[in-house]
Amino acid sequence: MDDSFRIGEVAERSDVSVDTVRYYERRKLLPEAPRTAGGYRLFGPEAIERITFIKQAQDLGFTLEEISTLLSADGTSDCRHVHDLLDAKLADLDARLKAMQTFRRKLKHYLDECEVELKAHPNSEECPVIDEIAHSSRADHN
Amino acid sequence: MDDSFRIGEVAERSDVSVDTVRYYERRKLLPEAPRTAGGYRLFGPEAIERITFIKQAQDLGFTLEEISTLLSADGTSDCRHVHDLLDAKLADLDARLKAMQTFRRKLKHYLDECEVELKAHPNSEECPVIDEIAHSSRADHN
DNA sequence: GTACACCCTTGAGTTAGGTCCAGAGTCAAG
DNA sequence: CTTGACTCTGGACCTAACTCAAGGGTGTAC
Repeated sequence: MDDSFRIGEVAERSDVSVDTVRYYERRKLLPEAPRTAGGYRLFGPEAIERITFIKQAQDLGFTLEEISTLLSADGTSDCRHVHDLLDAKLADLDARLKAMQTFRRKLKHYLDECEVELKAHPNSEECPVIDEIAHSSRADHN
Repeated sequence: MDDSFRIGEVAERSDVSVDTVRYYERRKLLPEAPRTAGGYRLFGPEAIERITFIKQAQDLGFTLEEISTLLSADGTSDCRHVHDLLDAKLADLDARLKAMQTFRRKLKHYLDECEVELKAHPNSEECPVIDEIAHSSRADHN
């Protein structure tokens, strides 16, 4: 209920290590946390949400560098700048989504091949898919 | 028309460096290429397609390690094994796709906020979005 | 008042995925 | 038969994003 946490708790709640939290602070992904008399960092709950956001973005292939510009907009936080960044990120994301769907279809195709083969020769050692992957990128005309 | 290429050409055609090609060979992502009398590697066209496949998978967040098991299945290339690997990768991909779509919505929401603000105060310096991202993860109930 | 978990800083180490370099050989063209 | 572009190997180096270690302070619990 205190609404403020020490680094260990923040780390645990956002599922990263304390080292990572300090690292993010150094990288300016988090604002510098205020300190107790004894020198301990104190974080509010928004720190946890911010770390969660960072981790999400990171899982999707954004670098900390990119996330940093997105989050801080480096003092230049005028709306136009942020808008343009977001716009670029969205286009980026859409391209990735498309690539991903294409790749998904490719993998699915291989999976299906595999199942056919397993039905036909349940104990076969050699898998046709391996070869096909080696010659890949024509999963559709053949 | 010769249907066989030296490393430089393979590299160029698959848009990676020659160092990367050699690195992939060392990592067993490519089979060991046969050599000319003079010791030069010779690759067939399938090498190029294989590298392309690797790069695609990599862009989607797979590690070389994962790609390696997928491609080689380490001698254990029985169909069941390959099938299970593919199955896992597909589930993984689907999870990523979902996360990505969610995140996309989040970014889109911020973008919209930004546009509203720009319409309202075209020359405003402060952007509401920055703060909102800091407090993120409730982009929908507020 | 001391044990023990937790925190501090500085700085070095680690992993993945390359990239670069030196020193030397290959080979097609002129 | 020399030049220039390309290739070889082995090993060092690089960046991103942590992760660990040493040496020392903090704070609460018994």
